[in-house]
Amino acid sequence: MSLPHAILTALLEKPSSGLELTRRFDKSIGYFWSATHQQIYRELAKLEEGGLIRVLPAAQPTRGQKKEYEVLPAGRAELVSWVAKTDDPKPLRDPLAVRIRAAGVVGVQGLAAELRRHLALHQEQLAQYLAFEERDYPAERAADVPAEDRLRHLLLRGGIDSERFWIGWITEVLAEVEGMPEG
Amino acid sequence: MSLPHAILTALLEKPSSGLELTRRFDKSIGYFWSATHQQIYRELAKLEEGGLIRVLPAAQPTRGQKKEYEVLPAGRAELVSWVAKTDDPKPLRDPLAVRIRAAGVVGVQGLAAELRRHLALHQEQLAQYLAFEERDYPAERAADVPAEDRLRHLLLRGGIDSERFWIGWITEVLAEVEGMPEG
DNA sequence: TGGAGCATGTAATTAGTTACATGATTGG
DNA sequence: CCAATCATGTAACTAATTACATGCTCCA
Repeated sequence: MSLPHAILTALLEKPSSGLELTRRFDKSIGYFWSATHQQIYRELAKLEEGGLIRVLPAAQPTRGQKKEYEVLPAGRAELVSWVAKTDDPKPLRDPLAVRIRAAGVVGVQGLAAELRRHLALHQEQLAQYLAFEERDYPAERAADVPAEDRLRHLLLRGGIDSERFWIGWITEVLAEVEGMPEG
Repeated sequence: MSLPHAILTALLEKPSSGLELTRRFDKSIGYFWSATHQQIYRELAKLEEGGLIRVLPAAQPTRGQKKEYEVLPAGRAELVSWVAKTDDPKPLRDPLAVRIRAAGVVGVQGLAAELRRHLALHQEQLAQYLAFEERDYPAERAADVPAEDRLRHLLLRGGIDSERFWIGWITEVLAEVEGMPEG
């Protein structure tokens, strides 16, 4: 149940419309949580019904018109209490690994190409994250950076490290697979 | 759509009943794909209906009795063709990261404890994977190990590296969070 | 005035989770 | 014979994905 809380967090940083949220999820929040606009609209409706957010009173628009939401005190309280909750880490669930394992049993035809494709995608993603880091967190001095920014930087670091993990691992697998007969 | 293919792979290695598959998913295949027995039974029924697997003719049992499945030629063919398919890497989706980000906005009360708990869980998991590695792949010489085993070892290495990534990252975040006021 | 793009939404489907129900086997 | 355990399964629900529908705004 992270989506509603991700939305509350984003709205606290800045009141937004559904589509604006979708765009922000494609960027910074998207390092570690993705959502489509359909999911977001559905969730906004639920949060509003639950009294955790409201439409900015400025305009009560109709369909097709922009609709900005802000967080109500109950929404903030809910987020505070959620931060302190516990939740076990979800076990890994990686389709590429299933494919590799299957290849071990029925043969590796076609697998190398897919591994190279994933490798390129992860390298691209890594380059983008590194560019974000350079742009947004240039050589910071620990003491004078606000807590919020330091945590955001650490999340980006997490994205970077995770891409490096994938690149390292896929490279190893690819080296092995390239030495195997395709037939 | 990885679950049916994970099941086909497991059944090719060894014909099994639903519960046996569940146990095997808790072990080796579970490094990278988890499934509950309910999911597995549902999927077995679908695969049987689709003509990809069949109940071992030895016994056609009733409810409560063990029921072993094996893969039919059509099932193997399906798996071969699936191995060569492409599928984009799914974007990361990590609830703990959402929680950290939320904490940046509403305060870090309670977060350090949760980070420590996750750290301990990942360390435990890493220790277990390392023990598996020592037990199952002791100092292998590349040349004389069959391809299937080498790929299985690489999957375990992936699990190990991924746990190390989590441990490293959470440790960094924890150090930062411990320096922040809880109020 | 009509098409491109912005914006909000519905509907249908699939995948995964949680809770529960039931039968069979075995050991004390 | 009965409790524990093994084993298979149903039902209800939640989350996520995919495809589609509709309305508004602006500008060529």
